[in-house]
Amino acid sequence: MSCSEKKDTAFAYESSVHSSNVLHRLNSQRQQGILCDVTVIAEDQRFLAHRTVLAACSDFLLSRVVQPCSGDLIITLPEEVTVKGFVPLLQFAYTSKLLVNKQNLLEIQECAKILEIHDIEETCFEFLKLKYLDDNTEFQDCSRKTFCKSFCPKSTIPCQQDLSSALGSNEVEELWRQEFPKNVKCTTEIENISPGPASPKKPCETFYFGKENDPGISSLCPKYRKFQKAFKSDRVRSVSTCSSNQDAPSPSSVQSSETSEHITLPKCLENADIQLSNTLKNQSLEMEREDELNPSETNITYQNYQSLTGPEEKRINKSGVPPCFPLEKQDFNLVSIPTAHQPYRTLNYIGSHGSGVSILLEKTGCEQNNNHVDDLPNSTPVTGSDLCIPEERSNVEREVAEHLAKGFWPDMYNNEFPCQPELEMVPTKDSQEESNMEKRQECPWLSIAINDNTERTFTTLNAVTCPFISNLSSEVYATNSELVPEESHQEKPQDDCPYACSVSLEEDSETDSEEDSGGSCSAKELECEKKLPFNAQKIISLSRYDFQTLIKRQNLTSEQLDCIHDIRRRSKNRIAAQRCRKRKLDCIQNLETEIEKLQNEKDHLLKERDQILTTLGETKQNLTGLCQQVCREAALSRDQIQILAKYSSTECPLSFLILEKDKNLLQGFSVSDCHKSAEMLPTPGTVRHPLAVEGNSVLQTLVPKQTVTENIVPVTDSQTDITSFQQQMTDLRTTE
DNA sequence: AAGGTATGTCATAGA
DNA sequence: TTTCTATGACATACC
Repeated sequence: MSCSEKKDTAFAYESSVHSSNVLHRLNSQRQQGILCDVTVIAEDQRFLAHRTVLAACSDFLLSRVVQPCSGDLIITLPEEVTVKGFVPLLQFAYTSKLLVNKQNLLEIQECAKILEIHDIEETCFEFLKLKYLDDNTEFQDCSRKTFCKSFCPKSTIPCQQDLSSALGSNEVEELWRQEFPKNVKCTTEIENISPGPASPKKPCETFYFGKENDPGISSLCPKYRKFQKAFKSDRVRSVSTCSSNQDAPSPSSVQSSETSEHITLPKCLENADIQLSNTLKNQSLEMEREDELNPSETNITYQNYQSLTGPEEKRINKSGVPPCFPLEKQDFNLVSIPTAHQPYRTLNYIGSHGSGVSILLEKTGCEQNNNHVDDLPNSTPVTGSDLCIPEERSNVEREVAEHLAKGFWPDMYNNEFPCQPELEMVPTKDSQEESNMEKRQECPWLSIAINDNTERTFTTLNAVTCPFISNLSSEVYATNSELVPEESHQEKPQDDCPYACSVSLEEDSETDSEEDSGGSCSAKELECEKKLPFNAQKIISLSRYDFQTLIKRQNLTSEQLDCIHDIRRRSKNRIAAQRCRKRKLDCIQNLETEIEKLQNEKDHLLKERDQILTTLGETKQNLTGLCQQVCREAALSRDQIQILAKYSSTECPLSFLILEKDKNLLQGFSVSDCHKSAEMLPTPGTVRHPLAVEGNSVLQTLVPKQTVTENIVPVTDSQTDITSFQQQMTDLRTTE
């Protein structure tokens, strides 16, 4: 929002609330007719509005408002644009919230099309239509309305005033009742909002304080614990004032105002999968801890968990990537909704680009996972500016993605046999789904990217195949993608199961590694693995609980058990070692940056020192000239000068005046002499600089205070000396 | 052949 | 107590 910079200190303040507040005020002004400069006529009703707002959201209206017009601008909308459809869109233009219900959905869609409001995803409408048509029960419970928000994803409750504007007050109340029939939390929040003008929720603002203005530096944060302390004091601090009081992990870049990322999940998601919530909580706590050590370590801000347990509202991200979709438990299960009727079947993790981490419902179809983002309007690929340190960021994002994956698909991610009835949320219904489920038994993205079967990367998640991270960042995974052989792409099933397993997984990670190690032990393990009723990858990818369950279910010999545990241990340790090494590299990179920074600082200080010495020399030269002038004008005799010099510093130019031979020196006193003098200053016992007598601040900055006070004889601190000096001068004059 | 690099594995500490 | 993770140390393969 604002950014002030002064030399090395940079402050960036980001307020996600600001834009929504501005819009809210604009909306209030519109309702009061303040500053309205256009009248829009829909059917027979007139609506005052602001040209700029309309133009900003609607291409159709933009084309109208830019036309030259004398006097008040009046836009008559086409007949097809009904009040019922236009009012929510007008609200949307001002509030970014789109109030959709079963009755107005089609009209809104039609009006949006006519008005060329592209910020509303067509797919959102399609999805909602299907929801309304296909799932009446669900609709009764949760899907009566959809609030589309985009500006402040943390604000989860639509303001009632907005609703009132779009609908009658009674209707609003009814809708609120329908929306949150029994949810106490929601009721409370509504009460907080309902009185008076819509009060935005507690601002969720993020402040970034950075000592460095260098995004690279600020984003470079070692995870390497040994060095964390060293960096702690010099790291970018990030303070989030979210209502949850959770410290937001800091941005990767102080310069970027779009570094804060939010994951917003609806309650229905939480209900559908508690594990997700717990996973997120754990991850968040972990990241908090990590952030305490490394304030700039991560740049993903977890939204307060209130949002996780928030109202069952349904929000669609205006930016084209729905941050939170009306997922119900049934929705969550990928087999519960027939393919043909389910436009969104899989969740996807989208790399952040300003709007942040988003959970995307991917279209059903045969699209490649790594392509689907491109299908979405406004889904801008991550650019380099967003990722100062891609590896670091990707690491965090990858971990988040991994956790999300675990949370979203516990059955396939952690479970050995997701098709088994006791673990199936909803029984599968058709054979195609069964085959898909079979493929989900493994996590193809949880593999090690292999380059030509020889090179390995640190990547434990395959960016190409993991639906969560496939779109994290083109840059982040560019390398990995390059490393992944083309065959891997081809091997990935191109069907509508984006996370269908890849046969290459175990071959890639396990077999290959075994081949690499090539030891007898590996051969034994391969032998052992052959005896096992499941493959090594399953052993690795299962959660602890599921793993235990699995081995309990099977009657395994002790040898088999040892083998299984060995495989699991080694595999996990292998991945841990990769992470560890990556952290080391990051740390080294950080240290190098730090060294460079300190070097620059040193150069700067040296230049400053030279400058000060130059000034000191000039000052001393001036003083010499003044001394000469005083002596000349006062016509002091040599004796008088001698007496004067006696009471002044040895380095005072007067000292030089007492000797003839010093006169030449005096005349030729140069700056370099001053430099020499200054360099001698710290020498104990020899420092008697004339400038120090007057407490020269410059000198005091050069010479430690103690040194100055101890070694420089003050001339005027003794009244006796002054009296003596005056007496001697008087005597001398009398004598003459 | 020697040295550097990448990676896997083991041992261990700590959570 | 068990499991997991991080990390130092070592071994091995490859360039």
